This record gives sequence, structure tokens and C-alpha cells, in this order.
Amino acid sequence: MGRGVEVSTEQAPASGDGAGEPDAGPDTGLAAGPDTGLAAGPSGVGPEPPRRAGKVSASEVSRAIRDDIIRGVHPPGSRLAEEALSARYGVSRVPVREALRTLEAEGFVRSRPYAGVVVAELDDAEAEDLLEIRARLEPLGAGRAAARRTPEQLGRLKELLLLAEDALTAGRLAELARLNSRFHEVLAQASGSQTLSQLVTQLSWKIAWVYAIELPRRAEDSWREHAEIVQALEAADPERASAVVARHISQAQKAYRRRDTGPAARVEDSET
Amino acid sequence: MGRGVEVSTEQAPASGDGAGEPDAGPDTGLAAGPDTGLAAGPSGVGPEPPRRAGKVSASEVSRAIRDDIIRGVHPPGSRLAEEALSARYGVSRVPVREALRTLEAEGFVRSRPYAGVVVAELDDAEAEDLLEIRARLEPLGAGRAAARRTPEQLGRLKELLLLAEDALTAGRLAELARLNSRFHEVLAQASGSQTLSQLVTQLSWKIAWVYAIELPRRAEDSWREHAEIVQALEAADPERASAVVARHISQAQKAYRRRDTGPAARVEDSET
DNA sequence: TCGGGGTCGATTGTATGCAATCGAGGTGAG
DNA sequence: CTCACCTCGATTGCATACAATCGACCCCGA
Repeated sequence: MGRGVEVSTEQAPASGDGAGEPDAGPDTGLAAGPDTGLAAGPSGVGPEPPRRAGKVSASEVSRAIRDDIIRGVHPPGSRLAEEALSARYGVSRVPVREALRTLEAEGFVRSRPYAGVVVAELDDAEAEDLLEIRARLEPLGAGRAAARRTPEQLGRLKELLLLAEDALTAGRLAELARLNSRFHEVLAQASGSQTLSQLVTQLSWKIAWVYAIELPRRAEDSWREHAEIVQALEAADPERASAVVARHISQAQKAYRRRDTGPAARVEDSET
Repeated sequence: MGRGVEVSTEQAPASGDGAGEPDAGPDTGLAAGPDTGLAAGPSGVGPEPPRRAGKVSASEVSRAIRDDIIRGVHPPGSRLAEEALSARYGVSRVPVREALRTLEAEGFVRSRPYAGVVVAELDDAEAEDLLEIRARLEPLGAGRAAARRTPEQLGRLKELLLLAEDALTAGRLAELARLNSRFHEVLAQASGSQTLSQLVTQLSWKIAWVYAIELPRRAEDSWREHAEIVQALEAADPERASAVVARHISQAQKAYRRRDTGPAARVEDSET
């Protein structure tokens, strides 16, 4: 569905604060996104009413920021200044602050008094833990869902399967990731437990984040490892070459193990 | 709108909204607590500055409301009007709203646009799910903690054990519950994983809530069941009496199964 | 008497303005 | 040249003020 006007300026958040990545891939998807997730402010024609009615903006802002974090618009470690967010999402600082509190409780950002809000780091260990947590919680939710699901929920899940199949054959990976989140979200809702549903839903967001952040990073690492291999070959150092390749394969396996990136994923893996 | 002085009235949250409990135990600890969790306003000597410095109040407010929810001051289903909270905790509505967002993300309250915020319900199934979740996550965190703990953290845990032993022998159950939460919180921090730590910490708060809410409710139910037993005896209905007693025992077992209520808790009583 | 519709009060949601606080940069002494 | 201190700009945190929305109550007609 065509969605509104869209800003173009995009305002890359980090002006060289360089906490996390060494500005590694500038192609993380920053300029790619078709929309910023909200009304995008008065960039176009006229001053138009401050905000279109119907939606309460605070929760919308929270969703928009979360989406942008997941999509890599705000990379880990980057600072989220309130006024900048204000301008970006077209609301005042108050709903922005509320959204940030939500995201803080969800673990997407960290904040310290008078020091501002920073996107949480997401190192390898964190990602590993997240996947472990999911591995332990989702079966629980699925069990509950199997017992309590409504026909509507089942139907929606089936529908998502079909959409995912389409997206998969068409190679629309971004859409696939979103469908994945949605699938787990609905599955969580179907568990019938408020607590479990909320937890698993938030978890699924984090997982989507992991995939979005970790896979490009993995690609980067992969090429760095390739470079190391070449170095070893150039140095004619058989042992080092062997070790580097072994590590490379191991890393690739690890990445693969994490792969079940879609509702249709029929993972057979043995969870080693 | 003189907001200044009074606070002592304590303002029981439900002015007849009667959603949740039938005002069951007015002694849940409402007037008992030595403090309401915050500065409690200028109830004492002079008008003194609106708030003592040092602490950022929004997060303090969130902690205070959470504590009050756990302690039963705001029972499940009760409405949390912003202005009332404002008055109670001595701040304006802005930090109150931010605190509510935090609590919403943590699952302690539910909110709908323009309908306000309500303390989440906590039925038996939810409690069961929470305990399941904890059963699955805490071992993970403990494993991580065993690998990554710092000596300071270990020391703090030992200290908590001692304090818990004291509280246990002294029979200070409320203190014991708080120590329990604290213990799990520190344990979670020791896991070294931001995600896991935050999750388990929030979970431990919820568990404390379950215990605080569920056990009194259990006591209530227990006496209701006692009454049913008496009724069955009065009616000279052996089958019904048998069934009721069987259910009663089963419930007590369930309650017992949930009981490990402290790091050192070795309570032997059989509930009822 | 009962149902439908409109008005008003109360509460939530947001914007603006001001006070509090922290880090960066400059300045002078040693 | 280094370091401590201090001033200032920028940003966060909060209080107030105003707009938007919903529920309750009342009035009216059948």
C-alpha cells in the first residue's frame, strides 16, 4: 500500500560518535527505506495540520523508532537526541520521551540521567543469549497456543504462511523478515497469556533486530576472514591458513544455525 | 488546584470502580508501609523544595508505582488515573506518564488510548505461565552467571543470603520477599548479559507480584473452600464433601508447588 | 416506561516554556 | 607543557497550559 509522502533527507543519526561500528557498512539499509514510519512532517507542500487524527502518536512513535532501530537506521551505540527524534517523527519531545521509556523497558535503548538515550549494543553474546531465550520460550508459547488458539488466529497464521511463501519465491527478504516477526507475534498472542504473549512479542522484535544487524555484520566478518585467508596464503603459512579457514567455517556454521529466518522454516537442526 | 500539602489520606485507588478485588483485605500493607515509596510530599515540617535533588524522579516514580503494585496498594484491575498518581507521588503528570509507559512495557499495567491505565489482571493461568517462564530462564541466567560473575556480585549474593536468613528467623516475610527479588536481580546482573539480565529482573518483579497477590488470594480461597466443606458436611453430602476436599488439597498442593519463596526459604508449613 | 441522541464534565494526549545538569572548551597557574 | 578549574553552550527533566476524546447524564419522543 502506498504510504504517504516520505522524507528524503533521512538525517543519519550519528555525526561521528563512533561508539559501535567503525562506520563499517554505510549500506546497512539506511537510505533504502521507503518511509520513515510516520507522517514525516511538513517536508512537502503545505504546513498541513500538525498530525493526522485517529492514531495516538506516542505509541506510534515508539513503533516507528523501534522499526528504525531494527532496520538499522539508528545503529547500535548511536545517540538518540530527543529533539532530533522530535523533528524526524514530527511530534514534540513529550511523546518522544514516552516512546523512549517504552523502548528502554524493552531493552532497545539504554539511558542515563542527563546523559541521553543510546541505542543498545548488540554483541555476539547478546545475540546468542537472545536466541537461547527464544529457544526456551517459544515452545512454551506454542504449546499454550495449540491449546487455546482461536480459529481467527489460526487463519491469520495460515495467511501469513502464504504471504511468506510468496515473499520467499519473490526474494523479498525485508518483507520476509517482517512477516517472520508478525508470525511470531500472532503465535504469541494465540498463547492466550498476556505475560507470555507480550514477552515473546518483544522477543520476536529483538530477534528481528538480531537478524537485521547480525547478518550484515556476519557478511562483513566473512569478508574480513576471507582477507585473513588470503594473507595467510600470501605469507605461505599453512598452519595459520588452516586455522583461519577452520574458524571461518565454524563461524559460518554458527551463522547457519541461526538461520531459520521465516515462518516456513522447517528447521530440523539438532540444537547442538 | 492546590496540590501542595495533603498526602496522608493515602487515597485508596478505587473510588468504587470495583473492577478487581472486592476490596478484600484492606490490610494488604497499604497503611503499614513506612513510606509510600517517594518523598511523600511536605507532610512534615515545612514546605521544603518540591523534591530532594539527586534522584531523577521519573524512574523513581516508576519504581514507586511498581512497588506499590507489587505490594497490593494498587490491586489488579484498578484504574491508575494520572492526576491521582501525580498527587500521590508529588510530581507532575509528565514523569507519571513516562513511568506508566515503562510499567506498560513491563506488563504491569495495560493502557488504551483515552481510556487510561489499568493494573494488569493476574489470574491463575498468568501466574502459572510466569513460573514456567522463570523455570526456563533462570537456569540459563544462572549458568551464565556462574561463568561470568564478579567477586563483588558473589559477595553481594552471599550477603543477601545472610540477610534472608535473619529475616526468615525473625519472620519478617515482607522483607524476605524483597530480598528474594533483590537476590534474583543480582543473580541476573551477574549473568553479564544485558538482555538476559533485564528480562530476568523484570521477571523477578513479576514473580514477587505473583507471590504477593496470589498467596493472600490463596488464603482467601482456602477459607472459601473450608466454608464449602462445612456446607457439604451440613448437607450430609459425602460425595460433594469428598470432591471439595480433594479440590482443596489439590489447590494447596499447587500453592505449595509455587512456594520456594526465598533464596533460603525453607518454609515447611502446609498452607492453611 | 424505555430507547435514542445530544451535551457536558472529566481525563487523556500533546505542545510550549523554564529550570537543572553535564560535557566541552578555554584560561591561567605551576 | 600539563593539569586543574571554571565558564558556557547544549541537552535533558519537569511543570504548566491547552486541545482532543470519551463516557455519563439528561432530555426528549414514542
